[in-house]
Amino acid sequence: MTDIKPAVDKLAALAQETRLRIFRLLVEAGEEGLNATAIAGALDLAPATLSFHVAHLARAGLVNSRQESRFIFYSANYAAMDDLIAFLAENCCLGVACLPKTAAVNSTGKRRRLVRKAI
Amino acid sequence: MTDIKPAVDKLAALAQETRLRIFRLLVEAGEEGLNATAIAGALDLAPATLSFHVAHLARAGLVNSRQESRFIFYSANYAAMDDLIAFLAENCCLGVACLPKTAAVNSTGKRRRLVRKAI
DNA sequence: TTAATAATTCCGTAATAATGGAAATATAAG
DNA sequence: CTTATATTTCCATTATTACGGAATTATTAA
Repeated sequence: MTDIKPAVDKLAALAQETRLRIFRLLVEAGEEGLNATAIAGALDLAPATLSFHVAHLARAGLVNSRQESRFIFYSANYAAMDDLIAFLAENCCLGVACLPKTAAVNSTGKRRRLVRKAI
Repeated sequence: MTDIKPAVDKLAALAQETRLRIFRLLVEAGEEGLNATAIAGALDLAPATLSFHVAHLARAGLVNSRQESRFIFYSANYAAMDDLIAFLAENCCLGVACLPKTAAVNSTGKRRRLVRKAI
């Protein structure tokens, strides 16, 4: 039996308007991500509020962070989102029958750049 | 700009273990669905608790209901789940790059039957 | 009708989540 | 060393969610 808790955690992380906006912003920002102040500025959030939400996303594994000088950059974890989508498709649709629209989704070129991690 | 509220509502509906279990049970049950008592029995839930959660799922558009004699049958709304998956793929992955695992998902034959709605 | 079954609503309680000001903790720049 | 900037943690407040017993509504069967 598939363990549903990681999926529940991810869903809960995304099931809040502010957090979903943060995540979408990070997806658009690409691999380099954005630092906390930039995110807060773009979405008009108090620092403490941003910190709270971004920590929630990180706990669920949906965002990564890296320190760069005195900034902390957050970036979307695409693999984690892929896991979630795969879970929903497998467990909550049972396969291809539920995916007509999803199949129609193609690269829109909106993501800024795609850098493969060094092996 | 895509309106994210319907997506947030669906995510919130699924972001709770009991509700996700209910939804998965209904997906497995297929088009005919299950009545409230059957769901409550399968998942060991108090009637009021089941009612609360299934209403939440229905509000988000993820389940349909139909009265049949003195039973109310609930069934998964596959199209709504497809919409959600499409939203996540489009807005939270920006296309095909995030879908390697999803692409690998194929019909597993677990859904009991697939009845096309009359045109 | 009356009794039985199915499901919901009502309601109080307990738990969890969201918000943001203020203080604390880095890190870097002057 | 001192100041400025970036971010987090602490804390109190308010709002929302989950739970389930008991009462209520609806539908069918006797």
